[in-house]
Amino acid sequence: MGRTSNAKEKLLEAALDLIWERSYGVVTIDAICEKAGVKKGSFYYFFESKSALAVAALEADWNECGKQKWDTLFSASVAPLDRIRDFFKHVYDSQAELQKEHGQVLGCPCFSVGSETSTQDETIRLKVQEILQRQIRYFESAIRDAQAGGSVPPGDAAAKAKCLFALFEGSLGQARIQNDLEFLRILPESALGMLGAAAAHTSS
Amino acid sequence: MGRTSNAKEKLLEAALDLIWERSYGVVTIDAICEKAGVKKGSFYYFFESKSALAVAALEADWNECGKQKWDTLFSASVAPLDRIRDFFKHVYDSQAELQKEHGQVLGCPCFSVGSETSTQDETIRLKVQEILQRQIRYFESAIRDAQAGGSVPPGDAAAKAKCLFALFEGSLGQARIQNDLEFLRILPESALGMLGAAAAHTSS
DNA sequence: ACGATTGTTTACTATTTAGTAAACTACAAG
DNA sequence: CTTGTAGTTTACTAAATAGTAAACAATCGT
Repeated sequence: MGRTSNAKEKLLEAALDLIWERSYGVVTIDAICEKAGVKKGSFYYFFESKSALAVAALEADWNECGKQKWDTLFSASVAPLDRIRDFFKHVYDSQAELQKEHGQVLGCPCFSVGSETSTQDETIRLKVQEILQRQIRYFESAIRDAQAGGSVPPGDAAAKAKCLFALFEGSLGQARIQNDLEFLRILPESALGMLGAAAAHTSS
Repeated sequence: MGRTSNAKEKLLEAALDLIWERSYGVVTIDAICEKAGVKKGSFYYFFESKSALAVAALEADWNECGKQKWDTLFSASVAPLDRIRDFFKHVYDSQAELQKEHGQVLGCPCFSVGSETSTQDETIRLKVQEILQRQIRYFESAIRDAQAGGSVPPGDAAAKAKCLFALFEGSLGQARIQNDLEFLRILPESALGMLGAAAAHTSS
């Protein structure tokens, strides 16, 4: 009942785009409103602050894009090491796309925002932590499956997953700073090498 | 000739401290001046912008702290794999110190600032790129020495160094976001594991 | 079609911030 | 001890920004 609107969704998308391309700190509420084509009064009707918007934007992005992607790429119907390889290939491809569009490798918005705001904004920090933790679990599960199948040596899968994730996010960060996809191109083989993967040539 | 001053140095130090603890975007020139105990007029006497100060601060930090540390830890008089292990242990220790002081793991200022500003400020991006490149060379050289001594399998040392560096910076980023040293604690062994290091037990 | 409700717009205030100009001060060298 | 130079301080402007209040507009359910 009452008036209908997609302003909230437009704000969520505009915010994520701007923050991803620039940074959390440098993006103003006015800029988000302008990009979304929404007046500031409406912004404050839906969100109480930039921080609250960012939290909502990160969560919305996971729910509407991220989750499906990870579910597909880490499908149990794919061999465990192929999941990891395919995932990193996908990362390379999407970052290449972004570089074409924006003239810049953009990296991972979640990690970037998290690193930028973690000492300043606890609600963002917690949301980022939550989303990153979800992602690490996909790695962990694939590693465990690989261990069960003998393609990765045994040992603490949770630790290996954290490690792999650090390699992943570190590579994305480097790629952003250097604006160079090279760090991501070598990621599939580096990742499998890091896991001590046996016979790392299923599909190629 | 003329009046003497250490205001410039005080500004450089205050800037790095604030940016490290918070972020580049959120730190204002006024805040830097206040922390340094220097008036804004003096700031603009020495620097033309926050960006210029940040570039100078990163370079000064490398010249006055960073370089000596890396030179010592990567001394050729230490076995190559021990250099890497000792370096990561040192990283853990210093981040633990920072956490005690600030209540927060702070990670690497250079990488954080780089990731935050790379799409916005080319001069900072280039300076960060330069400093990170210097650091990667220490890894590369240690890896090459390890390969020559047979403690790391042969293969593109530059690529391995990049990879190791991504693992390193990714771990620091995670540690900052989660405010958890665990990511750094496992780094020495993870790093050697990643390199496929043989007999990874020289000192412990 | 009407009224409660949901969302929009405008116009505003108060604050923070970058940046400047010019008077002022300390000091080193001659 | 005096003079030029290097550095400092103050007080200011202009712009950007967050946040608010209240009038206004659309539309859903009845």
